[in-house]
Amino acid sequence: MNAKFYVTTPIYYVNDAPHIGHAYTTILADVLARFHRALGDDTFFLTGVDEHGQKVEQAAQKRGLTPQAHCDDLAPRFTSLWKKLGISNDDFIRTTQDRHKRIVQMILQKVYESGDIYQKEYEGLYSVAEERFITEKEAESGQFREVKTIKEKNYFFKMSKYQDRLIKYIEDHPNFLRPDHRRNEMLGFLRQPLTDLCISRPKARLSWGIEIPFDREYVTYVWFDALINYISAIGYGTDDAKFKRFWPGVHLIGKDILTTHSIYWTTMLFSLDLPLPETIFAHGWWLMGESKMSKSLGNVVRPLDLIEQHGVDAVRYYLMSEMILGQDANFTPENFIKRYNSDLANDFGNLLNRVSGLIGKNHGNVIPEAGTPTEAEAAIMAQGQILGKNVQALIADYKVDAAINEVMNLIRAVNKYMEMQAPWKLAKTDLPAAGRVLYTATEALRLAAVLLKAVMPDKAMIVLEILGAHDSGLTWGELKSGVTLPSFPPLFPRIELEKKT
RNA sequence: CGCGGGGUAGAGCAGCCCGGUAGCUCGUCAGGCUCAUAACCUGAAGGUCCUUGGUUCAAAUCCAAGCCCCGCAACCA
Repeated sequence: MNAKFYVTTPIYYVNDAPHIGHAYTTILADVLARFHRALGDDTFFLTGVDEHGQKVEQAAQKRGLTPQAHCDDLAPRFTSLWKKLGISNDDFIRTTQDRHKRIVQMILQKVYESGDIYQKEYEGLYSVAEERFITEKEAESGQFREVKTIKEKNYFFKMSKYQDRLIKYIEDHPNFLRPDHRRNEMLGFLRQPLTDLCISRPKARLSWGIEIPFDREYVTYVWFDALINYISAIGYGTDDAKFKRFWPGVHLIGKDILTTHSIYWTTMLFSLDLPLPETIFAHGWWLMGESKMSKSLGNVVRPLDLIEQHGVDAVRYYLMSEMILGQDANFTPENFIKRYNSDLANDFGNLLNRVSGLIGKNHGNVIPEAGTPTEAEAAIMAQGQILGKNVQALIADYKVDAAINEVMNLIRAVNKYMEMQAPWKLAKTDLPAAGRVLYTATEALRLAAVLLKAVMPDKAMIVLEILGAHDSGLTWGELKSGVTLPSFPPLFPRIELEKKT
């Protein structure tokens, strides 16, 4: 029986156009989803956008649009980018959709009736300029103008009630919060008493949100709204069968929203009496050179520029192989080019080229017979045979970079093997032996392509089609002898470095 | 003394849990090959494994103290 796999990205806030960070998380989710689909798992991949809240309202105002019109304009920027990035999401949720709003209101009502929401007067420091409450520390920093103490009635969610249960849950489930250091971070955070979460905003202050069903004077706080997307999209409250089929799932998030997910969301789920997510995985950030990517520094990388220059798959490959999941990574154009050239052009693409060239020259363009393996073939075969299992295990453990490296190790080994066996020499004295070498090398390439399908869907498929093996699997030897190879342009043309001026 | 993570060749990382010749990718240098996208292969140079002290026959690995960097610290993607 196959397992199920439900993976989500955060729903992205639509106050600005998507950047490399959004693209990264989404590609990561896509790669995992594609891997699991290939394994035959019942897979569901959700992404979407978060459209309520103050910043959206303000961004709309600036453009002279209604918030809804602003959202309708921005949401397609995400969907069209995902299309260009080859994202295979099964659904795309927008929090302004009725299907979502209805469920959020239903949940608010339910939690209210269960007694986990109460009203209280809240007093705190409020920055009129920023239109939000700030902490004392922030006030001391002097970065906020027009700070004053205001009192306001608001609704609160009894997060504190679930603190002990949450601590115990995290301690008992080592795979719940990952990587480990984030888990420790949250356990440390939970050592201090939790306060309850303010989940309302008076309409006078913010109107762009989901109305609280039991008090029309308020809308709900964006996080209480947004987090629910993970279950509203898969049928919570409307399609029980679907919901039970996929929940709980894996949430991929950036480290910036760890607290909201591991504390707010989980306590909400406790209150709803639902199982907690299987895993919340917080990945790191892409740093641009030495500094964090930020609009004010003008170093925001737009994924589209890269795709246009080097192709989607190269970008996907770079992002997936360069970042060790959970740690920050450095994004520089030099780095990108280095990795592209060394892994994709020199190792992978060039191997395909030399192998197909030799098959063309000495074997009439037809994939030769496998022959009887010698020790040299046996070594490559052995590596190839366990590769699938190794990669699967690494993917299951969210070690995408290591999984990719495992595949590249086979390619490197085959380049070595080619050098040792020298089929271009062998062909002159022992044509079947040369054929045996080329079959082995080609089969390794096929296997690598099958495993890289999740990361580079287009390029991997091109390779498989060239080899006449588009629907082949992970078993060594599936490559068919006798297939005629078409001619094809270099798979990954080298990027020539422009000289710096 | 808030909590947590980390400091290993020029760069990025693995090894540390379960002590025993310090490894991978990129870069540099030399050589080889010439099937290939000036690519591929081999070899070399390059390390006080942050510091100090301890345990041990033996420490990057365990213990202690210190120095430095980075996250988190509540309503803020």
